[in-house]
Amino acid sequence: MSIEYVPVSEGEQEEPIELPTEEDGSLLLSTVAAQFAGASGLKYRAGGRLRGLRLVDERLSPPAEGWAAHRYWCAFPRSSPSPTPRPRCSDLIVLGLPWKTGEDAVREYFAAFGDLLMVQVKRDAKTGLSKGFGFIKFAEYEAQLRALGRRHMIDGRWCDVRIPNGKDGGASAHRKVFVGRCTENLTAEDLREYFAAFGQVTDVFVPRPFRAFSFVTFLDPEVAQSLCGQDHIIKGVSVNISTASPKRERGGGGARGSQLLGWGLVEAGGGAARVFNWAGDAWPQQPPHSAATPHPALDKPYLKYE
DNA sequence: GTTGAGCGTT
Repeated sequence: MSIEYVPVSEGEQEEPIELPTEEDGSLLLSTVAAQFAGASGLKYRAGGRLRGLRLVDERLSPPAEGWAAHRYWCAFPRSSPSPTPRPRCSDLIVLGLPWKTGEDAVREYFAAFGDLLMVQVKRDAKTGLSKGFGFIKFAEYEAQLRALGRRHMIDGRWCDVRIPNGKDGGASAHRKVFVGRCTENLTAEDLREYFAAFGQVTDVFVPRPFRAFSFVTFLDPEVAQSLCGQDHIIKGVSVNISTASPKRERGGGGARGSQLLGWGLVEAGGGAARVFNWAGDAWPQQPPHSAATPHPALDKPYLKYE
C-alpha cells in the first residue's frame, strides 16, 4: 500500500490539513497530534451519523471504504472537571499601614483590585490602636496577583502586600534569592524592573544603609531557583544570585544587636542618625513606621528626620 | 563591605 494523504481538521468546521498515512495504510496518532496537540482520536460523518476511527497501538485504521471517502476531524479528551486547578487565594499581609487607617479604608483601597473576602487591621487588644498592619483575602487569584505585583499608597503611606510567613508552608524561602555584589546605585526599582522579565516579583528588599546585597522574591519558586548560581549584569553592575538562607541560620555576631530597630532604637542615641540616613529612591525603603509618624500613643521622644 | 523589619488573641 502506498502513502496517501488524509484530510484532517481540528473540528468539523475548520479547514483540513492533509496528513500522510504509513506504509501499512494506517494513520499514526502522533502524526495527528503533531498538527493538533492533545488530539486523542479521529471521527467522521457517515450518512447522518458520527463515527469514530479504530485506534490500536497509536495507529488509526481507515474506514472500510478507505480514507478518501471522508474527511475527518479530531477527538479530544473530555476536559477534566478541573483542567488546570487554579492557584487559590491566600491571606495576604498588608504592612506599613498608617496608624489612622482602619478596615474601611483598607477595603475601599483594595476593592479596586478585586472582590475581597476578608479585611483585618490588627490592633492592640488593650488600647485598640492599630499595629500598622493587617490582612486581606481576595476572591480571585488574579486580584491577588495584581495586588502582589506592586506597592500601595494608602492614606499617604507606601504599604507592602506579601504572602504571610508561616502560610504557604514557609515556601517563601524558595521564592527568594540573594543578590550579591550590588552597588549603591542599584535601586529596588531597578531590581524589580530587571527581574520582572523572569517572573512576577512580589518583593524587593534593599537594606539601608547600603550593604552591597539585596533580596528579590518571586511569585514562582521555580523562577527563583532557576536564577541561583547565575551572574547578571544590571545597569552595568555584575551581581551574583544565590539562594536566600534563612535569617537566623548564619553565624557571626557583629552588628546583630541592632536587629530590633523601631521604637527601641530611637532612644539608643548614637547610631540612630546613621540608621535613618536613607535617600529618597523611587522604591523607597520607607522610614521605620514609628520614626516617621510616631504612634499617637507614644509619649516618648523620637528621632526626627528631614 | 555577599543574608532581610514589622506577621494574625480565634
